[in-house]
Amino acid sequence: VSDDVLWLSPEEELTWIALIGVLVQLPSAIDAQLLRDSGLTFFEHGVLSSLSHAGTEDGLRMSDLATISSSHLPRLSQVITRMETRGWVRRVTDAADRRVIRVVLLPEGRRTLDDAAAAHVANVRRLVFDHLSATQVRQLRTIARQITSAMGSPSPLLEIRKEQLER
Amino acid sequence: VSDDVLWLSPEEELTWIALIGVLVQLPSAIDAQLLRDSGLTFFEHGVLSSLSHAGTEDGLRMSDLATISSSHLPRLSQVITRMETRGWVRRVTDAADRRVIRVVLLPEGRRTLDDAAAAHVANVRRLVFDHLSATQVRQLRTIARQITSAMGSPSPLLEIRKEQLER
DNA sequence: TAAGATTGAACGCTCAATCTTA
DNA sequence: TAAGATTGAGCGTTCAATCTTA
Repeated sequence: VSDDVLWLSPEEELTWIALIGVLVQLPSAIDAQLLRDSGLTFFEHGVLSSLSHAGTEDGLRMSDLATISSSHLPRLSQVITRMETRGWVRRVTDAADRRVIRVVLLPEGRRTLDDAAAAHVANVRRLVFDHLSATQVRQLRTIARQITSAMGSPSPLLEIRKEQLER
Repeated sequence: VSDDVLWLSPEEELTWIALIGVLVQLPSAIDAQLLRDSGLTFFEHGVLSSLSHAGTEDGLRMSDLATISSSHLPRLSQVITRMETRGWVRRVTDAADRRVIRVVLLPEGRRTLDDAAAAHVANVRRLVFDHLSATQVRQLRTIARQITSAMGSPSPLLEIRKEQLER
């Protein structure tokens, strides 16, 4: 067969095609707005956001931050270096275990995140939630969780964030 | 406020967090399998797949292929160059309008796509459809279409493909 | 003058190799 | 010997500038 997705049912294939559209276009659209309005990558935004939700003054370990960001240490290390030169975060060697580096959010980083917030949220709303009913929002959450929970270890901080919101 | 997504409702924010997980992790997982097993990018796979569904011997115009791939000409041009050196596709100058380049799928490209098919489909199934009910598959399709149809012009070939399947 | 496509430089990501501390 | 983190080379993407034909 020359059709690569013939072995999905027609129902499934149509869904897969529609999903690819979201996977490809939505991140670009989010990235573009953040970059244009705030000089911030979607990924960098996620890092700042994670740090801001950490709920501790000690920051987060590089390896934890990597897990939370669904990324790996080499990538994170380079990104943190960039963010450090911009004065958004600081690297601190952990006193207890000197192999560990903690990343701390600096006031300038928090300010960047805050300044980006309004336009970012407006964009997410415009791109996603404006087009979904309350029921669909619930459906999408369930579906997304079922997909990701099978893929990898759920990130620790995500769980914290969920608890914060579900309370 | 320091919380960038405070202006979504808790319902929406939880959904957004879950969706980010899919947006970040799913493309990586698809890419990784294709690259490992077939030396193919998700994007390259999409290009080959689009060409194979074109239903014509004349191939597709670069600009159409760019639209279909949710991409832009500079990126596509570089990717096509790579694929040309691998013997997967060929560039043909359009006789009617010599500004236009048509990209034609070569037998070797079709073979690559075919060889990649089984493992790719198995992976998509394992990552996505194994975890969803038939109802959820339908829900996801509707949701994905609502999101993308608001984002940009729907790609022409996608519409063709939908017609082929919905018939 | 505009449409279609390509080029080259700058930038970000990936991954294996390396460094440091436990 | 292993865990945490960084580095550097190779590769892909982005975007403005450029080239070619209409």
